[in-house]
Amino acid sequence: MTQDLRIGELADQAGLAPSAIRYYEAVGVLPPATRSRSGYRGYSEGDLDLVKFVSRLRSLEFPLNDVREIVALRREGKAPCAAVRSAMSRGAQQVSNRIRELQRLQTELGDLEKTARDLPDDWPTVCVCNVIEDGQ
Amino acid sequence: MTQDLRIGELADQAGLAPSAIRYYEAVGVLPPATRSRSGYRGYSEGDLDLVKFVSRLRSLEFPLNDVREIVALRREGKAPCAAVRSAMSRGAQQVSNRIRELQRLQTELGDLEKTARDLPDDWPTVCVCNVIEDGQ
DNA sequence: ACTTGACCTTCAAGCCACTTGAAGCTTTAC
DNA sequence: GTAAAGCTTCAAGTGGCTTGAAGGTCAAGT
Repeated sequence: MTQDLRIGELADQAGLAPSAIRYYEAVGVLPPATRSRSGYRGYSEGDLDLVKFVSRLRSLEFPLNDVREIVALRREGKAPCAAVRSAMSRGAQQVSNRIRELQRLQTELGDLEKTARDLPDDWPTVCVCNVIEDGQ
Repeated sequence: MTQDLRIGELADQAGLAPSAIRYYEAVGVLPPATRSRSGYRGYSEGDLDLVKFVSRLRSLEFPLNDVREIVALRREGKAPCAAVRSAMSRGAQQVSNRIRELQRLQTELGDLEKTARDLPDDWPTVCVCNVIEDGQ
C-alpha cells in the first residue's frame, strides 16, 4: 500500500476540505489515518476510494449517522446495501417534503413581493409589514 | 395594558413553543418580558401582536438576524419596510437556489432507486454502493 | 391544610455538519 | 538559512432552537 497522499491532496481529490476529513475521522465516520513519523496523516489509494464514497454520500445529503453506519458495514466486509437503500428512500421522502415546503414558501414570497411592488410605503399606515401580518 | 398572558398561552396563540419565545428574548429578538412578582413572564395583547409578527417572519424562514433587525426598527418607530423588502428578495433567491438543488438531488436519488430496484444484491460483486460510487 | 399536577423559572448541554482561529511544528524550495 | 505552504491540536463559533435537571408557583380537589 502506497501511503503517498497527505490530507490536502486527499481532500482535493475527494472534493472536500481538509477540516472536513479531520472532522469525519474525529466523529468516527472515517477510521483513524496512519501517521508519518512527524505526525502527518497519510492516505493510500484505497483510503481515497473510501473518502470519495463518503463524499458522494454526503453530496446526496445522506446524514452523517447513516454514512457512518454504511462505512462501518463496508469496512467490516458486510453488505451495506440494505442500509443504503433505506437511507435513500428516507432521503428521497425528505427531499420531496422539503421541495413542497419550499415551493409553498416561494409562492408566498412571490405574492408578497408583487404586493410590495404595488404598495407605496407610508409608514406606519401602509407598509409591507402590514401585509405580512395579514398573511397566515 | 392588560398583562394577562403567560408564556404558554402566548406561545399557543403565536404558534410557537415557550422555549422558542424564551430563546428569542435571550438573543435579543424580543424585548425582555415584564415579570410577575413571582418571576413569571407576562404579556399584553400588543406583545402578542409582535410575537405573531415574529412567528410569521420565521414561517417565511427569514433568518433570525433579519428578524431581529426588523423588530428593532419597528420598536423604534422606524419603517422596517426596506429591511423587509431586502430580506424578502434575499430569501426568495435562496429558496429558488435550494429548490433547484433539491430537484437535482431528487432526480439523482430517483435514478439510483430505479437502478437499485433492477439490481440483484450480490455483495461484494454487485451492490447499490457500486452504483453510487460510479456516479459523479 | 395538603397534595397533586400543570405550569413556570434558570442554566447547561445537545443537535447537525462543519468552519474558523490560535499557537505551534514540518517540509519544501530557494 | 529562511520563508512559504502545509500540517498538527484544541476550543469555540455557526443557526435555531430543544431537552433535561433541579427547583419554584399556582389552581383545583380532597
